[in-house]
Amino acid sequence: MLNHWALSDCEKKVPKGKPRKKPSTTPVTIHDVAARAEVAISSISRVLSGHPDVSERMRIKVLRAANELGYEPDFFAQSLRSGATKTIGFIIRDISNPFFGVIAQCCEQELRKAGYSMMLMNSDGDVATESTNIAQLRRRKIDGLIASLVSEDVPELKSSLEKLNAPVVLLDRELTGFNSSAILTNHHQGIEDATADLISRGHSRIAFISGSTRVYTTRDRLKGFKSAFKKAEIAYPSNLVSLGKFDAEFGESETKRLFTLIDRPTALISGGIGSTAGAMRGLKKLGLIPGKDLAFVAIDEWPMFDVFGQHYSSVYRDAAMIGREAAAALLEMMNGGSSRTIIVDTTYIVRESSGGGLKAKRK
Amino acid sequence: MLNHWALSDCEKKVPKGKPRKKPSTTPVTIHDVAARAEVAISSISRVLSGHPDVSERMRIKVLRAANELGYEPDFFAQSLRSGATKTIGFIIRDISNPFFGVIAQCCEQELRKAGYSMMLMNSDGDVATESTNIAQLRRRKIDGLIASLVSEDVPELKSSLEKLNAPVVLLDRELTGFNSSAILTNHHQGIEDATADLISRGHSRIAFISGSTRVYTTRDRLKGFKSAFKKAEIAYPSNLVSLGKFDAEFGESETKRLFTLIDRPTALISGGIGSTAGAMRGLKKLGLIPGKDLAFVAIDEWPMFDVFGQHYSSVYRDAAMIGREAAAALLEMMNGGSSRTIIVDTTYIVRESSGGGLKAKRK
DNA sequence: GCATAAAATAGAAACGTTTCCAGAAACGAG
DNA sequence: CTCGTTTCTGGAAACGTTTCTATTTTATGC
Repeated sequence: MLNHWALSDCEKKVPKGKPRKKPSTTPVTIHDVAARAEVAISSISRVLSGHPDVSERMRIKVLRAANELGYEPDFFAQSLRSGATKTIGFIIRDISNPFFGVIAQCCEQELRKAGYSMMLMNSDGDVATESTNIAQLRRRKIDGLIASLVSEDVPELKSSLEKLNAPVVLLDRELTGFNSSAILTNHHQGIEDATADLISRGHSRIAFISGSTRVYTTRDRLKGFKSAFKKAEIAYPSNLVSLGKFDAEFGESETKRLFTLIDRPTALISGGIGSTAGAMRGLKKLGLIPGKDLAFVAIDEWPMFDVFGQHYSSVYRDAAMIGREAAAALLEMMNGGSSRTIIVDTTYIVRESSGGGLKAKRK
Repeated sequence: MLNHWALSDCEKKVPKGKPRKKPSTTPVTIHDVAARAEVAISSISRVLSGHPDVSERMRIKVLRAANELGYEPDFFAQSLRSGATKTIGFIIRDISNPFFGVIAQCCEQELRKAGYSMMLMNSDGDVATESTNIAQLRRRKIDGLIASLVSEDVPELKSSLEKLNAPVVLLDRELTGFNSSAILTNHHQGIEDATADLISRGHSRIAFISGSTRVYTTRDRLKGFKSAFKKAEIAYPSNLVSLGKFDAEFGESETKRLFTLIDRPTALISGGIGSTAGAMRGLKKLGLIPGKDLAFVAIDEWPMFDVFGQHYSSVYRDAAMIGREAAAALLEMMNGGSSRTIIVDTTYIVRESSGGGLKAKRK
């Protein structure tokens, strides 16, 4: 609601009566406007902030003076006094991950439309950094926070989020006992479909690599994985499940480990773009080709997937939608609305890489 | 230099003498600390900001009081008074582009270490949005700006950047007559090498697709492209050069257009990840395979290139280094140093896709 | 011990807003 | 015409710092 008064022609004239200190940059304050319009500064503030108790005559006088002077209210003075900062914090584990990039982009677009700016902080998957970031955002009195947290069970996490005194939207995280909105993904459905498909093709030794079970993401994926085995009444291959970190290093080393077991898996589902990148590297080094030497399903698609991932099966989810929904949920809360939980669907998309693995099984 | 006093045990005791309004959040101000330490508020400020004229006795008294109360200076009051905001603006055309994502990530890391926070703004390749973003950052009195601008010749651009009154680092842009640091890429070297290689393999009808010539990036790339032809004393195929936008749509439509010409090109160099994505799509739809039906060189590598782009030749540059250098240059300027121009190298990396195109030439 | 300089401290004035409060117009109703 | 009620406006007090200036204390040289 700031700066919404009509700008006609900004003459940018320095007021004559009161010479200000520095005529260089933007020395025009509310006092200058008040002097020019010959009214009190409180009236300037009222007009510009859209206060109802303002006469039409006053409105015109003030608006004209403000425009003539090219007045812009000082952001920090406003925030100091009013408490609102029109800033929202965005904490993410890794902005270089294109999946998060898309989320951030869409979020920023929506928030900008609503007059908010976005403060971006990477936590690099590190709990300590994340905690510093939260503290930093608290000092900056953000109006709201959107976060993809590193872990859900950090001791002081909830209290530090509460101290923010601002609405919070969590991305793919469940924090019980803390009032926040959440954009969750229905991972289990897509994973279950994928796993079931692999089972129906004859696989039983299916490897599964994803991040830490300390976040909803992994737990929900695992749920889908297990569920498919249960429904098929096949023993669940717990020794082929490797859950630890979302990064490529983990994905690569675990892929190498699992696929050099004596009784190696015939299929692989790997979770998160980082994980998948690692898995692909591992497979490449082992000389194993997805769709031929093993069946393979990637969780999440990466940029240019249509060109470079065209024969890879995937469990797909819409990053742009997640970003938009997060922004919408936060805006609603900041406008006094209540928190909500939104669940975004995933879809198992079958492509060539779902084949293979079986004929080479007993070589 | 803020908040660097040692925190031992924050007892978080509300001062007894002066009951503050809200005992809920963080009502502890510099006055409370002054009252507890029984000194003037100016002394608190001096101690905490590391002013030299402070006795050891005072230092200890103040630090103890501050820690006992868990005092944190109000960010907005500080900024209002001092003018410094410890905030740097980051304007980028498209954060969902992983190349920019990496730059942003590395920047943020470096800036965070130095105590700065990053305000991220997307301009979506739109000049008007970019201009709004700059205005927004001016209101927020950023201490510095890192920007990848949409275009270099926007009328009011220079003046709006000057009005920021803060050091600016430009990414791959040349703005003559405006004092700023710049992280440029030596595109022409890599492109020239790539073009020369293609020429030496017998190509002469080499297509070239990249963004607008209104930015340094494209001009420097074109320079390398032309230079290779000149050195080889071959006519430069101006009708096969298509420069317009960096996005995938442009890349795709131009690829389709160029490769359906009667005398179609035998090779393609496409610039920027967006462009390349489009080009790849176009080629795929035309049923042309890089490395076979045409020789192909991509400018910039994308995530997981080692796995999914393994047979694509590229003109490579180090995004992480660009990010780090940008941060370093900005920090230097903010500390009173002068502006500088850094040139990051590119390397032509030959892979399989540089082959092909010729045998199918006269079918 | 005394003048002089230097160091340390307190007090108050900014910084540029918003918002509270009280008073002044404007407006009907009696 | 007066009285109460609204509507509007001006003045001043916050908001929580930093920084300037003046004053007090301490150190230094003779």
